[in-house]
Amino acid sequence: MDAIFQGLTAPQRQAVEHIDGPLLILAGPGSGKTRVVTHRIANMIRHGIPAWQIAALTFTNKAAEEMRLRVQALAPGEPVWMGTFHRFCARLLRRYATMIGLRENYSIYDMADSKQAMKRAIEAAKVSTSHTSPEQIAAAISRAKNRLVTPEAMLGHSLRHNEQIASRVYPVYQRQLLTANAVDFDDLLLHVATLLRENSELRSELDARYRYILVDEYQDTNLAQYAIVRALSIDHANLSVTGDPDQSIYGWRGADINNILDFEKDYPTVKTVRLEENYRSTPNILRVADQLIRHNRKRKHKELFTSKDEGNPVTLKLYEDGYQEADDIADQIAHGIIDHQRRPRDFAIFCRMNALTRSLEHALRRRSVPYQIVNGTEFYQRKEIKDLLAYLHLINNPSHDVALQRVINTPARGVGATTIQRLRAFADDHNISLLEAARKSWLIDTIPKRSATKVASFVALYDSLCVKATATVEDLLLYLIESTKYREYLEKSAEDQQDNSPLANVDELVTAAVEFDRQHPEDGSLEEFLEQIALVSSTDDWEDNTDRVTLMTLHASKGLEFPSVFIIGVEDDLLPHARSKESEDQIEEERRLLFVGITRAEENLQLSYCKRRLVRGETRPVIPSPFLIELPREDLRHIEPDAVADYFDDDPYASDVYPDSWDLPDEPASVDQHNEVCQLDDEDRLTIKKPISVAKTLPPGIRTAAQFAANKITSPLTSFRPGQLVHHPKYGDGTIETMNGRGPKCMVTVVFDNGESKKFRLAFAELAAR
DNA sequence: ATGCGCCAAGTTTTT
DNA sequence: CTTGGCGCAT
Repeated sequence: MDAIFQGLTAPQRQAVEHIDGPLLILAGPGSGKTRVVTHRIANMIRHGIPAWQIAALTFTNKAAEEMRLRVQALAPGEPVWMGTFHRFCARLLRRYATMIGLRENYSIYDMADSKQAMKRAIEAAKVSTSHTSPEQIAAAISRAKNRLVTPEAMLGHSLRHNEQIASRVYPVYQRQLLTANAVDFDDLLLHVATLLRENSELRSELDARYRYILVDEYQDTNLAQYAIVRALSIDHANLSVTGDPDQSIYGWRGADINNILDFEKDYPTVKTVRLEENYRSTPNILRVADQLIRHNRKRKHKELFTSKDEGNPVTLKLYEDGYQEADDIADQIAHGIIDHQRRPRDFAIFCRMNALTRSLEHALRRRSVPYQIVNGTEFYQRKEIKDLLAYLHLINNPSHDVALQRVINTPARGVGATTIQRLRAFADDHNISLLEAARKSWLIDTIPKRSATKVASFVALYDSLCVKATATVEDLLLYLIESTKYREYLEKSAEDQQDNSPLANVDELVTAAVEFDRQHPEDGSLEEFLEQIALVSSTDDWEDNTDRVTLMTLHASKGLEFPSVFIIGVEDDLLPHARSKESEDQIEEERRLLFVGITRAEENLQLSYCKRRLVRGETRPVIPSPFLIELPREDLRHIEPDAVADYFDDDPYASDVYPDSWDLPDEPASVDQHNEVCQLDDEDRLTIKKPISVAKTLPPGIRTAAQFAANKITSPLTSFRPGQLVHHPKYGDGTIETMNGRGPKCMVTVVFDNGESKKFRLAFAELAAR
């Protein structure tokens, strides 16, 4: 057989062969999903489908690039459109901008920009922020946009106080964005979805244009994305989506896991292919991942399997503190490189928060181990870069109010806060942009003449920059640095120039411009340069062909793989993050996050946690992650056994510490109530019979309630709750009907499959989750 | 208008 | 330990 079908398994082949009609590929981690998708594209082209009718939508540029590379190898020179959802929308919006009241040179606000814009809108809407914050308002508006809720609709539907406030700001914010000829990230999707909904001719035109649509990471799509994809697949329902519900980790961003769970309902004629064989990880790693994810209730079970050799056991390690953790991991990596011919690139360290990479960074640097921190947007957040980009933005889009406010007085030229305030008031009154207001500063009676002169000199500077607007980005950038005396400004203001000097960053931006010009010799435009920067994602700067240890967040790790993986800070309030413990859904998402991290590992995996951790400047005691007790103990290699025993060994007679959330999964888990001491009464003690021994009669990794009770730390938030399917050695399978009480006193009523109903004390019943 | 310094707050994940 | 916001002195 030829290159397209060579070496494919039966299910993979089924997916590749599918051409017309809806297709759902449920692809477990490491199941060769990208391979299937790229081969399928090649196969479609070979069957005569014009490449330009195919659009493949991904979540990161990195993923799109990877896909492009592999399609190129199979079908050279074919113009298949591949890119992120946001880029796809940005591109459509350029063409149809006028239909929604924008011009085609509109700007994309990044998060900092929209935060500024939001503050201004809050001010203009005259709402009180006493019981809320700009962030919360922004979040509420973002949520609304992701769910395609218009300002009018939000006004009617808002129930909660927060949303009430937000719904008053929303229309103002949108109007101001429109005057600024700008959109935020959510708008890119929202506007395109609206466009498709309200324009049936355009919709059918685009449906026909993009006849074949492929969506990657479908489990992470939100309603807006769903609507877009759906609208483009009505006349030509050749929609194929790939994803894994167990890897859905963007719920907080509006992603709706039901999009993938209900795909078969939306497209009844769908062909579903399941890719369950794993080609990445050892059985040891896979078992740990599988046992963990089994604790999620909202999911479709998948049978993960591999034909790889057993490999090394997964390590669970306890450290005294974060420094010891960092030092030991750095030692292990250095050791692996020196003694075992490992390459730095073989190692990756994942964490829940970017802040946790600090200590690792130091530890690796002290040992001269090369590393890269994947935190893509960091560079573009630096003040000096934002300043220069703001100039470029303003040149490209004179209405970009956020940019104008940033640069009108940097470097300082005598335009102060009050003058800006007055310009803004004038602009708001006349519904014009700040730059237009600035041009009329002489006519604004609140602005004194001498201030108006300063403003005028800025406008003159601006106009002189605009003359160069059509030059290469490099020339424009150099010209603007020159005429604003930006270097001098930096040299004067920054004395503490350390290893990361602002001037070096400026040079790096120039380099980026040179690179852009080189890649776009003809079509390169300022607009495109700015768009590219606006839509970079955090994983985009991860270089796979550089020989460095990778440090990144668990979120950023999705889609990648490494021979050796360390996951640090597997601790309560960190891995289920303190802010993600409010609902069962959130806990399940956190569990998926750990699942994603675990399944990145090919050969070696270490999970670690500490006794103490430095957080917010002070050392705090740490509670291990409740997820740890969900892992199959017999498959893990514990290191630091004495210390681990403190947490895991069974001594049911000891006074115990339970989290308050033991049996209250639907209530917010309270952080400060872990100290409730529970005393067991005599009757209960008599019923205890070596709880741990029960485990031996059960499948590996399944914990009984008695074991949960025996463990000193525990929070089986999802394991035992009403509706949970359980198994009892004597009575068989059943379902938990009710739960009363908390901690060791919790009583459960179980209805067994034979119709019988029994009451148990959860802590000592030999019940297992199934 | 600028610039410094203090205090307070708040820290998830990201297109 | 960091950032951001505000107030005071120049």
